[in-house]
Amino acid sequence: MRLYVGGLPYQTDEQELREVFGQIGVVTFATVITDRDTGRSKGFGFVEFEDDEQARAAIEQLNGSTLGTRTITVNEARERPAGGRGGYQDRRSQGGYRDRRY
DNA sequence: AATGAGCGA
Repeated sequence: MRLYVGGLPYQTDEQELREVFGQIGVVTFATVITDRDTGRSKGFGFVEFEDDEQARAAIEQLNGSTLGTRTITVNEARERPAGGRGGYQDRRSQGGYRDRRY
């Protein structure tokens, strides 16, 4: 289950995400979104847990917590829209996203 | 160098 992690300090990197979320469960994937041109962090990222309940536990425990100076936001990541230039991770059935629109 | 809600090259 992927988690959206927002409100990160601009200095935070995926390594730190792994540390923090790794305290809750097994992190199978973590990334901090950086601006492709400037390389600066956009202040948010994604984390995936090997187990859904760990992810939920992470949401409860880490959402609203503070990382450094900022208060971070943690909740279930949205599904990336299919189609488009391809090159995305496989969108597996995560149930409940069928008609999500935004 | 700086920015501050956001859902990703």
